[in-house]
Amino acid sequence: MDVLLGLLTIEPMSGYDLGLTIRESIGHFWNESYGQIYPNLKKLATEGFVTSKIERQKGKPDRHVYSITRKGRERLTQWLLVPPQPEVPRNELLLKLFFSAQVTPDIPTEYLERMVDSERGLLQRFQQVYEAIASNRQYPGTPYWKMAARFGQFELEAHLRWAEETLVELKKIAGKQESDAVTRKEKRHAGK
Amino acid sequence: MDVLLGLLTIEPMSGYDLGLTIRESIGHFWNESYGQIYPNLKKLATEGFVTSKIERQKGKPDRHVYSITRKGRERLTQWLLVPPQPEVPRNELLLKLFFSAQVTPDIPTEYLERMVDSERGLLQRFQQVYEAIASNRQYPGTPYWKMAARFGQFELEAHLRWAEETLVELKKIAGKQESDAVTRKEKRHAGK
DNA sequence: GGGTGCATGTAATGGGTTACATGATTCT
DNA sequence: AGAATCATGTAACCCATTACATGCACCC
Repeated sequence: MDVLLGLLTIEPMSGYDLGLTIRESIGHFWNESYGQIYPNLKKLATEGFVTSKIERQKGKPDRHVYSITRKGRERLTQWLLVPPQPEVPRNELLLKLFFSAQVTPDIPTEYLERMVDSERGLLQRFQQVYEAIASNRQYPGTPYWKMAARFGQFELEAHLRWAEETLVELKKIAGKQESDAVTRKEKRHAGK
Repeated sequence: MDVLLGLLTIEPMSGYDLGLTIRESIGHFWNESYGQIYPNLKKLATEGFVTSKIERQKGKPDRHVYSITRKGRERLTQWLLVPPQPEVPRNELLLKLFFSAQVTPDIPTEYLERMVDSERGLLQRFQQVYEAIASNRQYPGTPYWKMAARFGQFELEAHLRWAEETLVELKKIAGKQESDAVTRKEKRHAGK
């Protein structure tokens, strides 16, 4: 809801544009699906926080371009003055890792490797996003955008360091289980 | 749902106990409210994944103690074999910081200081939790519990380093706005 | 006397995702 | 020929939190 208002302070946009912008510029800390964006824009419009004008296009559906109103800016400010609530964490990877004594260590190992792959890619894309923001000096928002981007960098780097350490631990566990299996086998051969 | 199954592999527990355990041992990466725990336990029971027995108490309501069944363990394993989905991030602090050009820099500064306070406390509690797990050597889950705890440490430390850096940036912005205000004042005094 | 902890549970409400529908254009 | 992109929107559904209800015991 208020994200939409915030993004519309940058420039007037359609719901579709808002979706794209969210995905590719604040996607690492916030998300909103189209099933949410369109109804919310309508609601914001009926309450006078945004206005819309229709741009006709050939071959494509009309674009509904929304602009924030003075009233909308006031609402945004009010929202910014409310201290952010501590979020409810939900990390499925960690949850599954926590219970991984119930399966063999190669299962969580695979999950961590996947995570490393995807987060390494993200980190690279981040560096680029950061440069792009930094060169975009004119806008008053840029210092804050940089801060948010740096947060992503710090967090991703921390995750990667953790994953490195943890993969070593997992390898140790796997090795130990193998040697245990051998020991058991030897015991059996020795006649119990 | 599956968290409950996972925790019941450690020991049989009541819904109330599960709530407490979640809060104080996996609360940093997963949460579940009582409004979810009780109905889910019932559902798990009707589907044969857990059994319950009632412990009568004097002065207090009866405890419904749940135990995981063989079928429940199978379900847990199946769940652990499903690769974790990448989560949808939702960080309200970052979102507000991102739009903070709309307010004065002391607003996000206050939010960051709050965050530093609470996360510093968490980090300390974490170190203790980690020690507690480490001394609890006998249980097969302990290596995995340590890994999950270390994740929290890494992330919190990253947040704190980021907050430190960001608070400096915010101070710079605040300083610049003040000196700008002075300059404007001087200009006015100099006769426009 | 009033708050907190123990212990269970339901109902209302809200938030959000997914799937579906439509339809022209452009790329493979 | 079929997939993807542009562009909007709705409806079904799932999940989760919050608030409410109950009631005894203990502590300040």
